[in-house]
Amino acid sequence: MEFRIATFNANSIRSRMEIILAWLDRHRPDVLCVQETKVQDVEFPKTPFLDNGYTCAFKGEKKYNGVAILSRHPLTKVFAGLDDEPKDPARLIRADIRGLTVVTTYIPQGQDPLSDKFTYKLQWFQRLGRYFESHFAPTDRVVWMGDMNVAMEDKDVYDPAGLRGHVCFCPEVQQSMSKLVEWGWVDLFRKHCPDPGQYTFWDYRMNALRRNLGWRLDYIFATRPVAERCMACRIDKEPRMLESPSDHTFLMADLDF
DNA sequence: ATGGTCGGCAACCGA
Repeated sequence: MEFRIATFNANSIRSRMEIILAWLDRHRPDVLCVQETKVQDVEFPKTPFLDNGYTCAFKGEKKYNGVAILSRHPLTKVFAGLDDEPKDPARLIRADIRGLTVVTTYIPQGQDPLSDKFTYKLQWFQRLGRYFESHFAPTDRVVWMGDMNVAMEDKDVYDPAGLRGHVCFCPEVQQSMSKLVEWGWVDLFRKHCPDPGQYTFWDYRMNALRRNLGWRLDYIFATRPVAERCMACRIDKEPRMLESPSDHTFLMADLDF
């Protein structure tokens, strides 16, 4: 039985409602994870999702961050935030859905390599590693998806030489991410699509989408038992992006359960 | 060449 999962950095869920609802209607995923919802829980726009058959789990704050899981199936064991302090609850949420554990993260961007925010980003990777170790085993059925704010390889950015040293494309961050991946994650998009130049993010500021100056910052990872059951993974450029701009695309995977 | 544009939300910050 097909089980479709997807992820999307919305950069404000309220300003992307039309795009998200149209996309849900077109692809009918079982699960859609959303990052950068930028909305407090009391203001989360759950009614349109419920009306379209999607139950929601979300954890947000005013102005910044915020994550959500939309699902056509009941959600159980919903937990937000890392376990240790500072909890930073609005960057991680997880839930169990039909025997699958779904985790979504919005990893800190890091701003500048010399900033405190960059230190915080590196610490966040370590804390996330401890989170995985304490809650899951690589033999469990788990998926981890979201905006990781890392491009892992040269082929994941439009200009590797020019971008080297950027907070999303530097050795410290790539090594931190590699350590997490080594725990037992399979990058589903790379498993199915090895070609270079396939991106999920384009900077607003450079007409980057039109010029395809992109980055692959969004990922769907799965533990091996799930990855073995992944039939396809693809980036989906919602056509409405071109009329109502957004800077990330949807990324989706089809599992066979 | 050394910029630019979004979103939140009311002056800038974050990306």
